[in-house]
Amino acid sequence: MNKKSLKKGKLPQATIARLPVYLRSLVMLANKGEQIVSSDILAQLAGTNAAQLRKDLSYLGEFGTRGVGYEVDQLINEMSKWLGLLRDRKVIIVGLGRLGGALVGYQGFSQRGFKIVGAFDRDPAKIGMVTDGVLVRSMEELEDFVKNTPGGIDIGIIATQASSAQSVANKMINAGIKAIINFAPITIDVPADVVLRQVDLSVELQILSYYLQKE
Amino acid sequence: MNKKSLKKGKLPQATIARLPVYLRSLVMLANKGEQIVSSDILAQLAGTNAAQLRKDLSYLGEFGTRGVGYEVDQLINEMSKWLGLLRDRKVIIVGLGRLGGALVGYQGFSQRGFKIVGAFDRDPAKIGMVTDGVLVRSMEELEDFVKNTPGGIDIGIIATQASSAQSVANKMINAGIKAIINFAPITIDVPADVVLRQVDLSVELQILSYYLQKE
DNA sequence: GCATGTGAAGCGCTTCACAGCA
DNA sequence: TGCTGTGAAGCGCTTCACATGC
Repeated sequence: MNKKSLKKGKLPQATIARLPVYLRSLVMLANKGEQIVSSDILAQLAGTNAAQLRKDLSYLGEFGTRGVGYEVDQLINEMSKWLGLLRDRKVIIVGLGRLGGALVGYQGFSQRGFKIVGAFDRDPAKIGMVTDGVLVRSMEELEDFVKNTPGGIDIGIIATQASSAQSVANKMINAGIKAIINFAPITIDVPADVVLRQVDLSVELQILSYYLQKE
Repeated sequence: MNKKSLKKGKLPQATIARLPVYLRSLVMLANKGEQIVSSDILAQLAGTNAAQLRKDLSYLGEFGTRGVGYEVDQLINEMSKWLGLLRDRKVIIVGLGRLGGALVGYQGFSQRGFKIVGAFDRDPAKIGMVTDGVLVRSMEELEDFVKNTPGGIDIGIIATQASSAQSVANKMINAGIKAIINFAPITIDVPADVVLRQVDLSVELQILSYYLQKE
């Protein structure tokens, strides 16, 4: 058996980013009643190639049957384990503009176990309102809310303007949050023990724009 | 002078993905009135390191002054040129759920020259409505709309459910659109001459989840 | 002196090609 | 025979370290 799987060592970053895509494809197969899948088929569903998929899976362990393929349920289970998805994750969001508002109600989050348990905004007009079952609180309440939530808050979503993003991140970090996703169009700094993902929607369009003019 | 810049050859993919982030930082500096910036400062603002930045810039040409730094305005100009941002881009969006609705009004798009000129949905209750100055049309109108828009449509945004995403993409491609960004949580296929970017918000949270359990 | 520009080295990821096994 | 699992080769990107030039 594979040494790396025994040691539960770190996976390559590129592999980590693909696991959720594999998982998404596997859940789709399971919903269709498929029980077995080959690396060829799964790779196609996930938008990659069979060699890549098999190499990725080899970091997790040995789950396939040669000449046959992989059990869909088993792969779902293993990947969920590796991704830490066997339990729900508690999430808060700051900034209830239109993007933030859409994210609070986004079905894709709750379906996959990401529960938005708190929402915060600095606009007094929004504070006290309830959207999608979540009460909007003031920024001053953030730290206490995080500290008083049993088990803590796993992930903080920043959906504010660029000018507020860094100070919001600082508040989250002070409150003890260790994972942040930032939708504001600015680069924010976090300490080494905090994981950060930046998602700038305009950046995605600009990348497309580059490729458009190359033709 | 650099041969690659003369030939306007292709840039490394990783560099392309960073250019919009540099540009964002440079525009911020320009707004603050800064005229000169060093690779050290700009790299920090963009969340990378000076060597990386200088290497990236070297693919575009030679713009710096040794011992001094780079002219902010000149870099903005060069990067805009390389990213094809010297003219506005016409964009359509399909799917006016909460995420789609938020994207139609997203200031970050229009500010950066991405103009949403058409919106489409299959829900009769939404067709005919106007959001953010954009009329919502039926799916049947999509192809004619794209073909009758002078200069064509540059980019199509898919913000539908996963189950509709591939057929929406096919409609866009048939209408002649060459760049697509897909927010639906499913992998879609496009021909080789169409550029595609997949943005799955749940995938981002799942990646964070992986890192959370590693501590 | 100081910051840029860049070959060269280093590193991580992807792809290949085939051994291993049902 | 057919598909997995994996060393090894190949490739692209990052980092280094220093020559270059204001």
